[in-house]
Amino acid sequence: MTRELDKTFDPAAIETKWYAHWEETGAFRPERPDAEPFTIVNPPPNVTGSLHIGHALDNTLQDIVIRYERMKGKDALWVVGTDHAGIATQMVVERQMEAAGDKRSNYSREEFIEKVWEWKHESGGTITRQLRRLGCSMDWSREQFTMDPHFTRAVVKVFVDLYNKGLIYRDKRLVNWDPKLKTAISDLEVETQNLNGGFWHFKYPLADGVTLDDGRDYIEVATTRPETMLADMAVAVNPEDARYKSVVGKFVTLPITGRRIPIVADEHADPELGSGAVKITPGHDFNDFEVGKRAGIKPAEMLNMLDADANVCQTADGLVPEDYIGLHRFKRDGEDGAREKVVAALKAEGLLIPHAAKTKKGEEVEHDAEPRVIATPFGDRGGVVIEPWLTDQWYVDAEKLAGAPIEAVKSGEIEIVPKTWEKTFFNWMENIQPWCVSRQLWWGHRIPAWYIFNHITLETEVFVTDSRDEFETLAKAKHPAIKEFVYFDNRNDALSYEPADGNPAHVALAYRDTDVLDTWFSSALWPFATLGWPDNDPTSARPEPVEGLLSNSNATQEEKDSASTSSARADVGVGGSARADVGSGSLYEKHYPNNLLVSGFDILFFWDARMMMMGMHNTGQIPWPRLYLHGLVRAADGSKMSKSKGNVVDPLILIDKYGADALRFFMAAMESQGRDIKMDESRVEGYRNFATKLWNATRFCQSNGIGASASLAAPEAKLAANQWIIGEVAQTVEALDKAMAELRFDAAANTIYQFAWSRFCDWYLELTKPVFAGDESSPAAVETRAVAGWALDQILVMLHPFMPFITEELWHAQGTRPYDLILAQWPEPQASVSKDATDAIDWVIALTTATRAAKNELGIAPGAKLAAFCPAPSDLAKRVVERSAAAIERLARLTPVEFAEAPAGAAMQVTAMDDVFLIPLEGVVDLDAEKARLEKALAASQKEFKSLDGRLSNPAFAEKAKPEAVEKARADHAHHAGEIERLTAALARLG
RNA sequence: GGGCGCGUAGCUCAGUGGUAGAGCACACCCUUCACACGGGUGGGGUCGCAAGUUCAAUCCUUGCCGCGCCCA
Repeated sequence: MTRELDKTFDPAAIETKWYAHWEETGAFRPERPDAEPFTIVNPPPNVTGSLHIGHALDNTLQDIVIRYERMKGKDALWVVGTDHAGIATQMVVERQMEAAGDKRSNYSREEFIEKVWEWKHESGGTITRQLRRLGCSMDWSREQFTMDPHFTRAVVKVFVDLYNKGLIYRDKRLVNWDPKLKTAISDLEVETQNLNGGFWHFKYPLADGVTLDDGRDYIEVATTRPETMLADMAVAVNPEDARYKSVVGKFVTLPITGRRIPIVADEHADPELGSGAVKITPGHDFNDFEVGKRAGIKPAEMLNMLDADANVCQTADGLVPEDYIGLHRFKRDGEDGAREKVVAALKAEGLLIPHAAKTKKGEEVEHDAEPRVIATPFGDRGGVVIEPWLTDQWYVDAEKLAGAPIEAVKSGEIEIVPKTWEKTFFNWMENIQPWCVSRQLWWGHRIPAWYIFNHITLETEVFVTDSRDEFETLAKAKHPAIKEFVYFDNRNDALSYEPADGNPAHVALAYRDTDVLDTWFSSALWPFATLGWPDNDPTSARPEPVEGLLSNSNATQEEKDSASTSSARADVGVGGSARADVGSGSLYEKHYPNNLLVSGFDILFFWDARMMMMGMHNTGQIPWPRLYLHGLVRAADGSKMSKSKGNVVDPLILIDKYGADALRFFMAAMESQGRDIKMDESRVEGYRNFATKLWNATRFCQSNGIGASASLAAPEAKLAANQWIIGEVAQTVEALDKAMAELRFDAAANTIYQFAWSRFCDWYLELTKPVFAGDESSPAAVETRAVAGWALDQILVMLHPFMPFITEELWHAQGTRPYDLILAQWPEPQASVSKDATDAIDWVIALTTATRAAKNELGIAPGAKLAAFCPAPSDLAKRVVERSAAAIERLARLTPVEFAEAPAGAAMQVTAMDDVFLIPLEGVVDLDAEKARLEKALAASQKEFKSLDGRLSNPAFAEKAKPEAVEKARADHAHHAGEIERLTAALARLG
């Protein structure tokens, strides 16, 4: 029996109910040990994150795919979890401390990390709750975190392996230093902005009485960063530059510091730019670093003049005047910095070459600096100007790892959808830079490197290995004299260690590397580390239980486990919690490679490419054969959504307002490949209306005794309308399958939308009304109820991946079901439908539409029932009128329809396909209006006819065009000729 | 500067070498027994501009104009 539905559809009421039900019953991961696997890993959102519109898009698309594949019977696994977001999380916790008048440095590293974990347990689950509201059918039973113990094991193993293969190394070079967060960041985390700045020109006096060929006793250099001159180590000129050839190898006495620095020849100096001479600060500029190395300066010798906060510090040669020490690099909070002071000092010494400019009035004026737009690097998290800074960091040799992914994409082993992104991918991968993976943070995967510090030679030796015990073993093996280790927190502590009785030779001073790894380093392992790699032993592959529930469900972890696994599970785990999938020990084998990755194009390099590199290197296999990249969701005006602009659309508010189903459908319908999505709330509203339409269609069905269908196959059908709708279902499934295979989410959404509304509701249900108006136990009524119930079920199934909540609700409202819709079987089109039936319905639709249009244009009440005469009916017309008179009466409101000449007098003419109907309108109709209507139609037909005639009479067309194009043109030509004849005759009749 | 993409109805967007579509908006009609978050009908586009290829171009090629993104 059907369950009566409320008159109004309230999304909120059903969403929480069904989500909880699915999760409690383990419907997101039904046990299908023998089924073909289908796997997606969710791009792990930051644990600090909350759901924004981009997540809504990304996860909706994935959920559509996973629900679709699940309904196709696969062992569908959608891996979910969060990443530990090193910088972001540490910032959140530090900010909280700040607000409480506390700070990180009040705590030890261990204490601080403990506090971060506390925060994570209390507040880290926001986004996972929100993903549930969107209806995402992820496997929460094995939710992952990039700092889970098993994940850490994977990270350490990868680091150690790469190190041992020489693919990770420690190097002293310039890094992108964020002086606010006081950590190195990778080149990808740097965002360049164009700022208005200055270009200052200085005179650097030549030393030892040397002069240029033109007699000048100074060399002119220009810079956008005057403060760095405190650490200048050379002046470079182009070797081919005739102006400076004589002074190469001579020296300059640097102003302020008095440092004596050489003039070197280097291609980097462009004779065309400025004076052709450039100041070289190898410790603070990426280009200068290379010039410096070429000039024979070793990185260790390069002068550094800034501390971690980007305040001036003393250089190794001690030449920076005391009053500069401690100044910020440049003006900050209204206070002048080193830049301003340097410029003032040089100006005072007459060493500043002013910039001459003209005002609008043409007056000559002088400025200290030439105005210039400067491409300035900013840290994407900290938001301050990045400082190139000379430090020791860990690097991944990305170039070596990039080879295999490049090949995989070239060969098609990995398909990037849409294909246009391949070029961008290759461009980046082929020019990839070493990846700086160390971060000066406390929160994250600590680098598995131990150092032994020799307090006599002041040298350190590094051991990279997976544990402290292993380190000691390795160290002792290498240095048999070592009997004992004394551990320190960091290098400085080891350096200043002075035991009263001296340090005996058998004691090694040791410390572990204080840095942690870039969060993306661990994210790069997501496709396989989440599946238990590298622990081959299935019991040790088990994720540790997540302490503190991240879920908003009241079910405990144990309950959820038992819901999602019944028999095939491990008995006991580390920590006593049995988990889904672990028992088989084959999760990794079965689900890696994954089948698909869905991500925004904005993380193609950050994440997707790195997963390819890490996946292929560590597992020898691609992470997934297909990568789908979608665009950004933009504000309604096309601008990027950002908190600072205040134009952020909150998906949860949209869900409150229109329901999750409507939001999801919007995302799918708007997702054409390769274009960003502009937010359009009226469209979300439109899809809410679609949901309501479906709700009401179901209510109609119920009121006519139409309930759940018992058969997967289409019921037997004799009636044309029933055969027709069965055929339409088959076509819809086919189109939907094609769209899904191509990941055309928009096409898929539109296909089911059009079918449900424009076919099923607008025509099929209308066609059933005359049947139900008659004897409800007639064979026709019985058949129609069966077919209608079946067709509605097919709609619910096909729509479910897009609108899971309302479809599940209606599925159950339609009757008692053996299973939930989420686990129902996807339709398989196999109906053969007679052309007679489809022709008949097409004909009824044509007649109805034409009659309605004619009445509307002539101002005849739409409800008026009129008689119609068809003097020369086609066989089709005869058959349909005979069998479907009731439908014609109901829809076209024509009755009776007679196969006879119309009585003389005023009449309007309508055609259905090639059949002409005359509808007498004695006294009802405005003859002029009917004439105008016919003339308009005639003109349209004539225009088409003429165009086709012209084409057909061109011999080249018949000769060269494709036969089907010619055939179609001939058919259209004939049709329009007929129309012209009919319309002309009708006009003649009207006089 | 290099690369990628976009420009189609008032708006947001599909689309195809054979003469152009959807949703919303708009106009008119309809309190028809599922639904006004509805039903019906309709108006509206030299498919950015120009040239070329072709029997045929909104679609392919080139140039130009405008816009966006990425990289330097």
